[in-house]
Amino acid sequence: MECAKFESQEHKKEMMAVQDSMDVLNGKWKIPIISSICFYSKRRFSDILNDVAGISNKMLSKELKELEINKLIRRIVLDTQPVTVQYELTEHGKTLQTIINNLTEWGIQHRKEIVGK
Amino acid sequence: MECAKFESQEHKKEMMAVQDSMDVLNGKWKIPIISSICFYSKRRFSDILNDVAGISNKMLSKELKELEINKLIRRIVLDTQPVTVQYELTEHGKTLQTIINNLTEWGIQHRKEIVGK
DNA sequence: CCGTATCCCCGGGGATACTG
DNA sequence: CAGTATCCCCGGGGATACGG
Repeated sequence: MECAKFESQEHKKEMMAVQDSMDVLNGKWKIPIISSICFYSKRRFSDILNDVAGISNKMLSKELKELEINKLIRRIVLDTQPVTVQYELTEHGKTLQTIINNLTEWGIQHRKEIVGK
Repeated sequence: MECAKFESQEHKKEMMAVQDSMDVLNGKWKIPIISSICFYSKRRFSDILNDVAGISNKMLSKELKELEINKLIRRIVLDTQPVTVQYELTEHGKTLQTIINNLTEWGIQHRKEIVGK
Protein backbone atom coordinates (compact mmCIF):
# COMPACT_ATOMS: atom_id res chain seq x y z
CA MET A 1 0.00 0.00 0.00
CA GLU A 2 1.28 3.46 -0.82
CA CYS A 3 2.11 5.69 2.07
CA ALA A 4 -0.29 8.57 1.39
CA LYS A 5 -3.21 6.21 1.25
CA PHE A 6 -2.14 4.50 4.45
CA GLU A 7 -1.90 7.84 6.23
CA SER A 8 -5.32 8.84 4.99
CA GLN A 9 -6.85 5.61 6.31
CA GLU A 10 -5.17 6.21 9.63
CA HIS A 11 -6.54 9.73 9.93
CA LYS A 12 -10.02 8.52 9.06
CA LYS A 13 -9.89 6.08 11.94
CA GLU A 14 -8.69 8.83 14.24
CA MET A 15 -11.52 11.07 13.09
CA MET A 16 -14.03 8.32 13.77
CA ALA A 17 -12.60 7.74 17.22
CA VAL A 18 -12.84 11.43 18.09
CA GLN A 19 -16.42 11.57 16.87
CA ASP A 20 -17.24 8.43 18.85
CA SER A 21 -15.98 10.18 21.95
CA MET A 22 -17.97 13.29 21.19
CA ASP A 23 -21.13 11.26 20.63
CA VAL A 24 -20.90 9.97 24.18
CA LEU A 25 -19.87 13.31 25.64
CA ASN A 26 -22.33 15.29 23.51
CA GLY A 27 -24.09 18.45 24.54
CA LYS A 28 -23.23 21.23 26.88
CA TRP A 29 -23.46 19.34 30.16
CA LYS A 30 -21.85 15.89 30.07
CA ILE A 31 -18.27 16.95 30.72
CA PRO A 32 -19.15 19.37 33.53
CA ILE A 33 -21.33 16.71 35.18
CA ILE A 34 -18.60 14.09 35.00
CA SER A 35 -16.14 16.67 36.29
CA SER A 36 -18.30 17.39 39.30
CA ILE A 37 -18.49 13.71 40.19
CA CYS A 38 -14.81 13.27 39.42
CA PHE A 39 -13.58 16.15 41.60
CA TYR A 40 -15.62 15.04 44.60
CA SER A 41 -15.41 11.26 44.03
CA LYS A 42 -19.04 10.88 45.11
CA ARG A 43 -21.73 13.43 44.52
CA ARG A 44 -25.46 13.76 45.03
CA PHE A 45 -28.12 14.95 42.58
CA SER A 46 -28.68 18.32 44.21
CA ASP A 47 -24.95 18.86 44.62
CA ILE A 48 -24.34 18.37 40.92
CA LEU A 49 -27.27 20.68 40.25
CA ASN A 50 -25.37 23.36 42.12
CA ASP A 51 -21.94 22.56 40.71
CA VAL A 52 -22.96 22.78 37.10
CA ALA A 53 -23.84 26.41 36.46
CA GLY A 54 -27.10 26.85 34.59
CA ILE A 55 -28.32 23.29 34.28
CA SER A 56 -31.97 22.44 35.01
CA ASN A 57 -33.08 19.39 36.99
CA LYS A 58 -34.77 17.99 33.91
CA MET A 59 -31.56 18.15 31.90
CA LEU A 60 -29.46 16.78 34.73
CA SER A 61 -31.78 13.83 35.12
CA LYS A 62 -31.66 13.10 31.40
CA GLU A 63 -27.90 13.45 31.13
CA LEU A 64 -27.25 11.24 34.16
CA LYS A 65 -29.33 8.50 32.59
CA GLU A 66 -27.35 8.65 29.38
CA LEU A 67 -24.07 8.55 31.26
CA GLU A 68 -25.27 5.54 33.19
CA ILE A 69 -26.30 3.75 29.99
CA ASN A 70 -22.84 4.39 28.61
CA LYS A 71 -21.29 2.83 31.73
CA LEU A 72 -19.50 5.99 32.77
CA ILE A 73 -21.23 6.51 36.10
CA ARG A 74 -22.98 4.39 38.69
CA ARG A 75 -26.14 5.35 40.59
CA ILE A 76 -26.25 4.33 44.24
CA VAL A 77 -29.38 4.64 46.35
CA LEU A 78 -28.89 4.90 50.11
CA ASP A 79 -31.95 4.01 52.13
CA THR A 80 -31.90 7.01 54.38
CA GLN A 81 -34.98 9.04 55.14
CA PRO A 82 -35.58 10.75 52.79
CA VAL A 83 -33.75 8.80 50.12
CA THR A 84 -30.22 9.86 49.23
CA VAL A 85 -28.65 9.14 45.86
CA GLN A 86 -24.94 9.07 45.19
CA TYR A 87 -23.32 9.16 41.80
CA GLU A 88 -19.80 7.93 41.23
CA LEU A 89 -17.56 7.10 38.29
CA THR A 90 -17.26 3.51 37.12
CA GLU A 91 -13.81 2.11 36.37
CA HIS A 92 -14.44 2.96 32.77
CA GLY A 93 -15.61 6.44 33.72
CA LYS A 94 -12.39 6.98 35.61
CA THR A 95 -10.46 6.66 32.37
CA LEU A 96 -11.84 10.12 31.61
CA GLN A 97 -9.91 11.64 34.51
CA THR A 98 -6.93 12.54 32.36
CA ILE A 99 -9.15 14.35 29.90
CA ILE A 100 -10.98 16.19 32.69
CA ASN A 101 -7.71 17.32 34.21
CA ASN A 102 -6.40 18.45 30.84
CA LEU A 103 -9.59 20.41 30.20
CA THR A 104 -9.34 22.03 33.62
CA GLU A 105 -5.76 23.10 33.05
CA TRP A 106 -6.57 24.22 29.51
CA GLY A 107 -9.52 26.31 30.66
CA ILE A 108 -7.26 28.23 33.02
CA GLN A 109 -4.63 28.81 30.35
CA HIS A 110 -7.23 29.80 27.79
CA ARG A 111 -8.70 32.42 30.07
CA LYS A 112 -5.24 33.92 30.47
CA GLU A 113 -4.72 33.84 26.71
CA ILE A 114 -7.97 35.59 25.86
CA VAL A 115 -8.43 37.99 28.77
CA GLY A 116 -4.82 38.59 29.70
CA LYS A 117 -3.71 39.36 26.19
CA MET B 1 -9.18 28.83 56.72
CA GLU B 2 -10.70 25.46 57.46
CA CYS B 3 -9.79 22.64 55.16
CA ALA B 4 -13.25 21.67 53.88
CA LYS B 5 -13.96 25.21 52.83
CA PHE B 6 -10.63 25.50 51.08
CA GLU B 7 -11.27 22.31 49.17
CA SER B 8 -14.69 23.51 48.16
CA GLN B 9 -13.26 26.75 46.80
CA GLU B 10 -10.68 24.79 44.88
CA HIS B 11 -13.30 22.56 43.27
CA LYS B 12 -15.38 25.55 42.31
CA LYS B 13 -12.44 27.00 40.44
CA GLU B 14 -11.89 23.69 38.73
CA MET B 15 -15.56 23.54 37.73
CA MET B 16 -15.33 27.04 36.31
CA ALA B 17 -12.24 26.15 34.34
CA VAL B 18 -13.89 23.08 32.84
CA GLN B 19 -16.95 25.09 31.89
CA ASP B 20 -14.75 27.78 30.37
CA SER B 21 -13.19 25.11 28.18
CA MET B 22 -16.56 23.74 27.19
CA ASP B 23 -17.83 27.21 26.30
CA VAL B 24 -15.07 27.52 23.73
CA LEU B 25 -15.38 23.96 22.50
CA ASN B 26 -19.19 24.00 22.59
CA GLY B 27 -21.45 22.15 20.23
CA LYS B 28 -21.12 18.98 18.27
CA TRP B 29 -18.49 20.10 15.78
CA LYS B 30 -15.66 22.11 17.34
CA ILE B 31 -13.55 19.21 18.55
CA PRO B 32 -13.88 17.18 15.33
CA ILE B 33 -13.00 20.26 13.27
CA ILE B 34 -9.93 21.00 15.35
CA SER B 35 -9.01 17.33 15.16
CA SER B 36 -9.16 17.36 11.38
CA ILE B 37 -6.85 20.35 11.19
CA CYS B 38 -4.64 18.89 13.90
CA PHE B 39 -4.18 15.47 12.27
CA TYR B 40 -3.30 16.95 8.89
CA SER B 41 -1.46 20.07 10.14
CA LYS B 42 -3.04 22.14 7.36
CA ARG B 43 -6.48 21.57 5.93
CA ARG B 44 -8.80 23.20 3.43
CA PHE B 45 -12.47 24.08 3.82
CA SER B 46 -13.75 21.31 1.57
CA ASP B 47 -11.40 18.78 3.16
CA ILE B 48 -12.74 19.50 6.62
CA LEU B 49 -16.25 19.30 5.19
CA ASN B 50 -15.45 15.72 4.19
CA ASP B 51 -13.53 14.79 7.34
CA VAL B 52 -16.28 15.79 9.73
CA ALA B 53 -19.13 13.36 9.14
CA GLY B 54 -22.50 15.07 8.86
CA ILE B 55 -21.54 18.74 9.07
CA SER B 56 -23.08 21.27 6.64
CA ASN B 57 -21.11 24.04 4.96
CA LYS B 58 -23.11 26.62 6.85
CA MET B 59 -22.18 25.13 10.19
CA LEU B 60 -18.56 24.63 9.24
CA SER B 61 -18.29 28.25 8.20
CA LYS B 62 -19.83 29.43 11.46
CA GLU B 63 -17.72 27.18 13.64
CA LEU B 64 -14.47 28.12 11.89
CA LYS B 65 -15.22 31.78 12.54
CA GLU B 66 -15.75 31.15 16.24
CA LEU B 67 -12.55 29.15 16.47
CA GLU B 68 -10.67 31.96 14.75
CA ILE B 69 -12.12 34.54 17.14
CA ASN B 70 -10.95 32.40 20.03
CA LYS B 71 -7.44 32.33 18.57
CA LEU B 72 -7.38 28.58 18.12
CA ILE B 73 -6.99 28.48 14.36
CA ARG B 74 -5.61 30.72 11.65
CA ARG B 75 -7.15 31.29 8.21
CA ILE B 76 -4.72 31.55 5.33
CA VAL B 77 -5.81 32.58 1.85
CA LEU B 78 -3.63 31.47 -1.03
CA ASP B 79 -4.10 33.52 -4.19
CA THR B 80 -4.46 30.61 -6.54
CA GLN B 81 -7.16 30.47 -9.17
CA PRO B 82 -9.69 29.78 -7.86
CA VAL B 83 -8.90 30.84 -4.32
CA THR B 84 -7.61 28.22 -1.89
CA VAL B 85 -8.00 28.57 1.86
CA GLN B 86 -5.89 26.77 4.42
CA TYR B 87 -6.71 26.44 8.08
CA GLU B 88 -4.06 25.66 10.66
CA LEU B 89 -3.74 25.66 14.42
CA THR B 90 -2.26 28.67 16.18
CA GLU B 91 0.33 28.11 18.91
CA HIS B 92 -2.49 28.39 21.37
CA GLY B 93 -4.60 25.95 19.36
CA LYS B 94 -1.77 23.46 19.45
CA THR B 95 -2.10 23.26 23.22
CA LEU B 96 -5.26 21.26 22.48
CA GLN B 97 -3.25 18.46 20.87
CA THR B 98 -2.94 16.52 24.10
CA ILE B 99 -6.70 16.62 24.60
CA ILE B 100 -7.35 15.59 21.00
CA ASN B 101 -5.00 12.65 21.30
CA ASN B 102 -6.56 11.59 24.59
CA LEU B 103 -10.03 11.79 23.07
CA THR B 104 -8.89 9.71 20.09
CA GLU B 105 -7.45 7.03 22.31
CA TRP B 106 -10.47 7.16 24.60
CA GLY B 107 -12.88 6.81 21.69
CA ILE B 108 -11.16 3.59 20.64
CA GLN B 109 -11.21 2.18 24.16
CA HIS B 110 -14.81 3.20 24.70
CA ARG B 111 -15.93 1.41 21.55
CA LYS B 112 -14.26 -1.75 22.85
CA GLU B 113 -15.92 -1.30 26.23
CA ILE B 114 -19.43 -0.87 24.86
CA VAL B 115 -19.43 -3.11 21.80
CA GLY B 116 -16.89 -5.70 22.91
CA LYS B 117 -18.51 -6.31 26.27
C1' DC C 1 -13.46 26.66 -4.54
C1' DC C 2 -15.14 29.06 -0.52
C1' DG C 3 -18.26 30.61 1.44
C1' DT C 4 -23.08 33.78 2.31
C1' DA C 5 -28.19 34.35 2.15
C1' DT C 6 -32.90 32.68 2.83
C1' DC C 7 -36.32 29.84 4.09
C1' DC C 8 -38.34 26.98 7.28
C1' DC C 9 -39.09 23.27 10.59
C1' DC C 10 -38.79 20.65 14.67
C1' DG C 11 -37.17 19.26 18.90
C1' DG C 12 -33.99 20.75 22.68
C1' DG C 13 -34.57 22.41 26.66
C1' DG C 14 -36.34 26.16 30.19
C1' DA C 15 -40.11 27.20 33.70
C1' DT C 16 -43.15 25.44 36.60
C1' DA C 17 -45.74 22.31 39.17
C1' DC C 18 -46.26 17.93 41.03
C1' DT C 19 -45.13 12.91 43.27
C1' DG C 20 -42.87 9.23 46.29
C1' DC D 1 -34.39 14.93 48.49
C1' DA D 2 -34.60 13.10 43.81
C1' DG D 3 -36.61 13.11 40.33
C1' DT D 4 -41.16 13.14 36.63
C1' DA D 5 -44.77 15.45 33.91
C1' DT D 6 -46.52 19.16 30.99
C1' DC D 7 -46.52 23.06 28.52
C1' DC D 8 -44.56 25.89 25.25
C1' DC D 9 -41.24 28.72 22.77
C1' DC D 10 -37.46 29.98 20.00
C1' DG D 11 -33.38 29.47 17.67
C1' DG D 12 -30.12 25.83 16.00
C1' DG D 13 -29.25 24.08 12.11
C1' DG D 14 -30.54 21.44 7.54
C1' DA D 15 -31.60 22.12 2.47
C1' DT D 16 -31.09 24.79 -1.20
C1' DA D 17 -29.67 28.40 -4.10
C1' DC D 18 -26.73 31.99 -5.13
C1' DG D 19 -22.29 35.30 -5.30
C1' DG D 20 -17.07 36.44 -5.62
